Amino acid sequence: MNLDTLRHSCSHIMAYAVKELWPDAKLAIGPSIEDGFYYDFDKKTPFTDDDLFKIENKMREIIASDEKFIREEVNRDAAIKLFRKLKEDYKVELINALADPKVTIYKTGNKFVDLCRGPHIESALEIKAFKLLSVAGAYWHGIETNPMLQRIYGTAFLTHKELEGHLKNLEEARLRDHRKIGPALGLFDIYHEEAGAGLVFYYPKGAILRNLIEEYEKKEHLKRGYQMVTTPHIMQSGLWKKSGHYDYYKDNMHIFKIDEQEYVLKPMNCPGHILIYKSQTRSYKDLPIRLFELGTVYRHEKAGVLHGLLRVRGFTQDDAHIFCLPEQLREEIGGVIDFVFDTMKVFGFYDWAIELSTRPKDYIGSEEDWRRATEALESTLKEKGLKYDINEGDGAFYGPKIDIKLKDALKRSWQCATIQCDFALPKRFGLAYVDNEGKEKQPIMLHRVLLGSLERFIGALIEHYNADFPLWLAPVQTLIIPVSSSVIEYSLKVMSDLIDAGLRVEIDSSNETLNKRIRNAELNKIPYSLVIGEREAMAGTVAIRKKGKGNIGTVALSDFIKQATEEIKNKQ
RNA sequence: GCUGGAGUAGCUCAGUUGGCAGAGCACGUCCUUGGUAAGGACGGGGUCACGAGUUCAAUUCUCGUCUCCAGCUCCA
Repeated sequence: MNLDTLRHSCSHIMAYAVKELWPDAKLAIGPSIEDGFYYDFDKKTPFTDDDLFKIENKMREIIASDEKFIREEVNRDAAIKLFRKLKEDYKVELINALADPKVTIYKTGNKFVDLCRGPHIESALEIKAFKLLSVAGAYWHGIETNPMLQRIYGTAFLTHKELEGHLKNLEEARLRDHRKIGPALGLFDIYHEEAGAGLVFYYPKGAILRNLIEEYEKKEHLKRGYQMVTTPHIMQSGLWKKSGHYDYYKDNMHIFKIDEQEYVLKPMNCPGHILIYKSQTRSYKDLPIRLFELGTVYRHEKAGVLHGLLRVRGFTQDDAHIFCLPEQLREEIGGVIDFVFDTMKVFGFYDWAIELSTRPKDYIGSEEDWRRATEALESTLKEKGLKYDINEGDGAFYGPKIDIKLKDALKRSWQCATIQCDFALPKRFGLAYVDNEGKEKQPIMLHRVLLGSLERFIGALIEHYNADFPLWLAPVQTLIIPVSSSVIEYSLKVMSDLIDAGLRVEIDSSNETLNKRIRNAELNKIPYSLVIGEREAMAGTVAIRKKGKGNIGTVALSDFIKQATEEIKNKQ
């Protein structure tokens, strides 16, 4: 049996149950989705959690009564008449939008009828394992100005075992939620009420993690021919008017005045890099020029969209702009794609999905430029033999883009890298280089980020690893646990040797039992604990305890240092 | 921004049908000097998110604001 069909049928049974319980509720749509299904209803009073139980019970009754799904083809006018009689206004609207003279309807038993293309299962009895999960608001047709409906989400599987597995996965995802474990492990927090929503504070351990990521990126960018720059956090609004951002995103920008002159807190790094490009006459021999900045930007995101580290109001992008000749374009795009993949692997991500987003409804620049830009991105993807989906109309206002979404350990996707091809801003800002005949030409500009926002990437990293970071990224790599105060001296010597070897190390000589301190080390997700007692002090050794693995043996201190530094070097 | 739910100690949560605010963990002091996942005793800690209103009395009821959660819309 097809899982989508089962879920779709399950959504019909849910709608059937809702109509039985609340005959006045109007039906909107109810498709199957990636992990289940939903159905949208227009109902005056809100559904409560209690109502979900009632609906589930009613669904079980319907399923037990072995109701059959019956497909019928009817004339449009007859269908309109039918749904008008049932007072299903939304269904009437849907049929009116259909072009075919015939429409299909599905009856479930002799009480419930729905406009539906199908297919469906034969009998409700085939539904063995389902669960309703949540209620939320959703706009009719997904359009913000339309009335808001109530959406009930649910899921269904072929077997109870699979359903249990799915619910367990949801629970696992909840347990490793970065919003929970981040503050708990002393990585970061967001002081919503005092400092403001969507603004991140990195604690010492989180700052170490962030700095490690930044250091890796700086080194790697310099290696690959990028030049680092730094640009101001505030710039006059004229720049943003010229770039077009002012027109498109004014409501999401922080605009204020200094001495009667309007300024903008930067929401993007591009204009800054453009000014640096324009600072001197560029020759074709200078290109490509790759300007890189860990650029902190602020955007006035709507209150309802903020979410942990994933959507914040102040964040830092690993942002670069590449100014190149037309004939260099594909190679530059290819270079960025390679750079993205190499970086992802270093941080433990080996699975991703690629999307090519094309021209949106609102855009700047000529259609010809858009065609060339899209072609450049697409042909590079093809050249590299990469699979991708087209995301029609989802490009930036100034150019098409390639998005690379990471898949984490729980198969969830995270938007991080993006590569955007832009002919429009170079034109608007009058960017130029002098070609080999001494003539001024316009360079092409690539906007790109690898990790995207450091905040979001760190959120993804925390959930991907469940904060069990590889040794090179662990904020505290080694914890020394002296068995008793008599071995403090040797323990401090071990600590200073480890620090000298470049390891991040802490000592726990608190007045707690050995067991308690080991437990704390485990809960704090410290990769290695070194238990040191009289035996070790006498022999100049350390007893190594690996997180999650327990005691893995006693070795000479120098051997542990060698082994750990090797592990760090290899970024294992 | 929209729909619905929620906000009690640093954290996880009880509780008050309107009448002195509770536990566990964490924190502090003391005892305990422990060999691989929670030793013991005592103690400090609260504008019950914030601001108004009703009331003899509001953490509790009403209204407003802020913030969070599940989604929707948006994401340069």
